[in-house]
Amino acid sequence: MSTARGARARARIEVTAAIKDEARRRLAAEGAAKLSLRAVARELGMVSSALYRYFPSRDDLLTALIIDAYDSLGETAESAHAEVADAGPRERWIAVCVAARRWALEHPHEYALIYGSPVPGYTAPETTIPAASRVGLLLIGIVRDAHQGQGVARPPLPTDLKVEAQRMTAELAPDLPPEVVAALVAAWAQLYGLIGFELFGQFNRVVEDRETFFRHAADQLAHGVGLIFPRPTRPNAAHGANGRGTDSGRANGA
Amino acid sequence: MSTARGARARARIEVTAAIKDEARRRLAAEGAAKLSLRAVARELGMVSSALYRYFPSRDDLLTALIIDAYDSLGETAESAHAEVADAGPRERWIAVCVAARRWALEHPHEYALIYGSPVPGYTAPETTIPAASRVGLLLIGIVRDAHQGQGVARPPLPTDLKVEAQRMTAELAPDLPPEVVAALVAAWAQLYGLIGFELFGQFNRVVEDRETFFRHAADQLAHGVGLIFPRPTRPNAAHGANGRGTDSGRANGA
DNA sequence: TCAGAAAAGAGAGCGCCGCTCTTGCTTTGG
DNA sequence: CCAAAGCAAGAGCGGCGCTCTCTTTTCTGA
Repeated sequence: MSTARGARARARIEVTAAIKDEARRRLAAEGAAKLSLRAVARELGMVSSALYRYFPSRDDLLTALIIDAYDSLGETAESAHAEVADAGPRERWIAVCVAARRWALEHPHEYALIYGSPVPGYTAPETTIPAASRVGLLLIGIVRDAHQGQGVARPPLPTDLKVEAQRMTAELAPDLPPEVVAALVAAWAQLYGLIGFELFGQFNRVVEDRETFFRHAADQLAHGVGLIFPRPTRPNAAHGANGRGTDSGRANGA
Repeated sequence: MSTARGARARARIEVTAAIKDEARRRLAAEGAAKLSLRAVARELGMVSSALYRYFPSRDDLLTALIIDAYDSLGETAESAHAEVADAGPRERWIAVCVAARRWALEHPHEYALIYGSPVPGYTAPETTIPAASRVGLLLIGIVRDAHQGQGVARPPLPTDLKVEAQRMTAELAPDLPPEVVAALVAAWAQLYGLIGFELFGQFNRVVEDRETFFRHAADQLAHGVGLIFPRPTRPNAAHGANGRGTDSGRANGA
């Protein structure tokens, strides 16, 4: 498997990894548009044509980087989630959102690669799907847990969305109510709108304290998916004792 | 001014326009990454070096296209808004959102240019700011009208966001309450998250009936900014105050 | 009016790019 | 042990952004 039979096979794995590492370094430093096979090869002391033995084209190398980026983001989100696994849905939801934002700010070019405009004429191959789903699955899981604890509520859907919402539900989370799934998918997209706007400069003369703004917006997203936030067990937590001052009006539903 | 003094000046205007037109054509056909000055020049029957008399670099040409794209989007949104100018805030809000989405679907590469990842190492010059603000101003205007009719309400802000929200309010819409402005900015970003996810394929095996889904999501965004949708012409709508099945918890506030 | 300034086009060229093809060398497996 | 397969290297093709030089055309002001 991984320790394949010959020295040749091992070398191939090592060289492939070295290429990806160097490419990732250059991607982080200069962005996808300036990522050139020739520069990677140069840095690795090999001739550019040799590199084609490992990645048949620049797009294939980019695809590998895309998958890695999805995985890196997914791992970051998952470990952030694990750290608050025992907390309530609200904390967990926000932890995942905040982790995604932080990852994006730390890896802007990788983020742009996966959630910005797709490169040239390029359409992502199906290989990327599992890696791309990790954050989404995390969010679904949080809502699912909340739902099993009766902590999710959403108003009924308009009739024209019912069919589609049921379809999405069957596909994504058959155990959740369609109203919740529809709201979840929207929140998922909106989360990346918030991150993207900050990252790509649309907030430039608009939002200054972006961390605070984002936490609040993520909190509102949680409301949007119908997560209910009961006053945190302590009846007398009016001032400051509250997780982080990010409360807002009550969300209640049917 | 526009008809400047000589034939030379007139020619310059015409050639500049021809270059932009051809560039826009190629941008729409192949995307920003494949837009090359040489190809544009070739198509126009001029030699590539001559083109540099009009645009000192590829990035400058792209900047011109960016401004045009913002203007095109802004115009589309504004005319869509004008068509429902007499309707309620909800219809107007949705009309603007739907128009933005439609424009994006019709001009994917232009959309990617302005709201996707910024090209190469490129940061948008300040020239683009006015053009970029048009849709945002439209949304602010809708909410402002609703507010003057007492049709906007939001729960109070968490304390840690108050300062920033007041700053944003002073900058963007001093006549609106800070809670509304904060929600508006978030909704603005979220709108483009929804559009971008559809456009860039993130909805691919997730959402099928995207038009319906989007309308619903845009409706929810309107709720998010605190737009209240009174039951049409019914005066006493204290309790079940929802237009269709699309209400979410009560929004109430100052 | 007419010479000099300014603007514009044309061409050659530099260094980069993705990618291909051919040529030899090394490892591998029957 | 030897043929097949894997691999590095080099040369080369066409395309790119951009610069520089040279010539022609147009504009301007004394």
